[in-house]
Amino acid sequence: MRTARDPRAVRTREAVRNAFLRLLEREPLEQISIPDICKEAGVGYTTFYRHYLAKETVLNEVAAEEIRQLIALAMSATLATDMRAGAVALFTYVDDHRALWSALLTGGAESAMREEFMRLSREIATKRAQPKAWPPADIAILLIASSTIELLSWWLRQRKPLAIEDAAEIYETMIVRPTIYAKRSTARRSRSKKRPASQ
Amino acid sequence: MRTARDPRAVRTREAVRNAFLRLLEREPLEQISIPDICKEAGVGYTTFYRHYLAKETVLNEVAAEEIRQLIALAMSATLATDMRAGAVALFTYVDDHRALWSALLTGGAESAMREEFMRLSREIATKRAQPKAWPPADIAILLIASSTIELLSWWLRQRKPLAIEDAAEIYETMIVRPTIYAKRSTARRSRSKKRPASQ
Amino acid sequence: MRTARDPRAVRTREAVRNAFLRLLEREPLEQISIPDICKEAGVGYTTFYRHYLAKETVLNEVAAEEIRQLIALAMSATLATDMRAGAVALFTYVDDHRALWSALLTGGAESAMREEFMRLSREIATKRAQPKAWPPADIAILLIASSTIELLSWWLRQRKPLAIEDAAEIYETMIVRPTIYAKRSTARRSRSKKRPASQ
Amino acid sequence: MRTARDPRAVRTREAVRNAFLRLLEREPLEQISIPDICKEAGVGYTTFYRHYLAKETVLNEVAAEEIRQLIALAMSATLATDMRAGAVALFTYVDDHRALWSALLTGGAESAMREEFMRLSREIATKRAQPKAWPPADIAILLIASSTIELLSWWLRQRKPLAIEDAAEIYETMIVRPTIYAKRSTARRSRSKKRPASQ
DNA sequence: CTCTAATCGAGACGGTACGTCGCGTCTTACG
DNA sequence: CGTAAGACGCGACGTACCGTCTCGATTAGAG
Repeated sequence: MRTARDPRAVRTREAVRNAFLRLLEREPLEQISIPDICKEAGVGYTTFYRHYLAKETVLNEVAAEEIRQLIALAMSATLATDMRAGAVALFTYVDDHRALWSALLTGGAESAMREEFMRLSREIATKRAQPKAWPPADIAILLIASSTIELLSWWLRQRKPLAIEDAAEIYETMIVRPTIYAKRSTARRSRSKKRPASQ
Repeated sequence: MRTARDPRAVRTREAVRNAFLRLLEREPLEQISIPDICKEAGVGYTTFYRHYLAKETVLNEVAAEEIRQLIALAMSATLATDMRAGAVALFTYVDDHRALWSALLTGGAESAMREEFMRLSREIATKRAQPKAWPPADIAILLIASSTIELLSWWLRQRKPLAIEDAAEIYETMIVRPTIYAKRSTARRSRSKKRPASQ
Repeated sequence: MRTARDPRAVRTREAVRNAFLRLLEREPLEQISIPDICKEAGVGYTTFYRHYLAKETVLNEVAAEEIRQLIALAMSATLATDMRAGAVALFTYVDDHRALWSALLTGGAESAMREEFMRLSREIATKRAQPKAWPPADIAILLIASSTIELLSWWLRQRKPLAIEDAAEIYETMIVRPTIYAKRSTARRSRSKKRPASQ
Repeated sequence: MRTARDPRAVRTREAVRNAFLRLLEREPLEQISIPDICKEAGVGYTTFYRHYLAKETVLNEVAAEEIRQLIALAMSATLATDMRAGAVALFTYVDDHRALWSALLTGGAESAMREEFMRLSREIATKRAQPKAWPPADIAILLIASSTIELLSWWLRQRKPLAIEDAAEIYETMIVRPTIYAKRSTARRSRSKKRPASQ
């Protein structure tokens, strides 16, 4: 008898996830206690631990798939020949899941989401890293990932949100394009390996 | 007799700040408890509260001035005609305070620092906002601020850190320049259908 | 279809009782949890409750008949004309069920057993109480019962146990005889002042 | 600054002890939870643990000295030439502390008290054991100790308690004297070491 | 030999107690 | 009188067991 299929367990997990998202809209992650979640979900305190290890686990369960989707879209927006189309696809996706992403990014979980997003990005990126690229691949990814979250978070926070096309344009011109087309300036030549310049 | 001038008080505050920074190098902010700080500082538990409201207050006292400096340098790097020189100045400054900034950014306080940095940036920026700019001034600032922190944090985390000039070059080409020179693409004409006129 | 006759149910009850006794040899009653019993018995948690109300119920089921036997023997040892023969019969009986009685008295259930033993003794004794006896019948019974348990428990705990006859001798001379032959000392005349006439 | 001397701590310990005794009059030890004690004492839950390791610790703190006194009196009643005077002293002492001993013995702590009493008795007795005595010294002590508790407990439970002299008489004639004057019956001679007689 | 009803295991569930930790406030004693 | 030590109430932590319950899967024995 699988936990995942017992209708009671399914109901409980659902209730917990929803309660958690509701609370996230109101207060930051660190201030949400497990008793809070249980009260909100109408679920016993112990029951929580039967299903999740910690509140972060709930967040993961809610967000993992979403984040993966987002990363996939961000990557294709970055690597595709038609960046604009990719960017539009990205923002369209988030717009379609606006309620969830609002809770995740404008509520109290932004920094947790950022960290998870960046962790996953890095993971995926290391697989296709080209060692000698300039700028170094890892920082490029960090910057894109960080900026993506920042832009999305800003976009979702707006009372009168920008049109998808406008957001996509910002995304393309300020985040994707500069990263992709960054080239080593011709002026700099010799590289010191050990930072002799500092101090 | 002012608390600020009593030599004992001064000594205590100093001990607390140093202990706090030492702990920050080892574990993330949330895992540092006030008892931890007191033990590390060799100071009584109550004494902490005589001088600080919470551990965040200590962080602020340590970091506030540093952050303000950093923002000033980042702004002049952004607004100056010679971006490269500004960028070099910025990284030179951080390099000169490397121990402190390492504790702040590569230790467990990165997200707190990011938030404070962005809060202050936003504050300063709203004063000189030009309403109809494209891209909107606020998101430009958020992106610069966020990316600045990200790049610095990455730079400080490197085992063999990049030379200041190289870091500055990344900063200029990937962060500052794209923001400053971003222009509305002439292609954009028709507005989106679903959420027609934003702003 | 009676629960008591279904072979599965019979098997389960048996497994539970045996597991319980095995655990009793290792740890005191209070430290044995129902999950423990179920694991030891290889029986599902719910199944336990299908058959018993609580772990005490299991103990009762195991011990009730034994205790009743013991009381009967103790009574006849006390009331018979040949005390010694009665005492020998008592210890012989316990020796014949040594494994069980060891678990009950030298394991963690001694105080539960004592209480049950005394409860039953009292019950039986009230039926044949002679109100004005000296010493009062109830305390005589309590003392015999308590001492009986104590002596048995001690006897079973010995590494090299005393021979049955020796144990019986102790029983007779130190427990039974003094109780039976206790008489009000003739010297007692005047009553105490503060709590004058009891009874 | 000693915990023992801080008036707040002293007050708290006192409150806890009293609450504990009050509860003991109403329900057995195992059913008293630490939250119960704290509510009864008007003391925070955590505070309990600042002073005691467990509820048993409280019982010990209350009872240890009393039990030691009792043992001393019981021993002198047993060993003195004038047993009767010793017995009277014993019951007088308990009568003088009737409230406390009632809580300890007629409340829910009887079996805990019995165990502690017997543990301490045994400890003291092993120091002056004569190996070859008959009856064996250890069982003699166990029987006296157990019976002492039983008699006291019975005495305190009576609605109209027996006069001290009467209780003392029972104590002497039924408990002390039989133990002291128990002699090996002349009939028994040869001793088997390994209980060949069993089974 | 089949079918139907019980018993079985597994474990979800809401509670409550456990003992620990950190919080922020408050007494207290000492220098 | 200022400072250190720590008592105190509070509430979260994660774990354990309680007793009840729901749920499929055997499995026994009646037809």
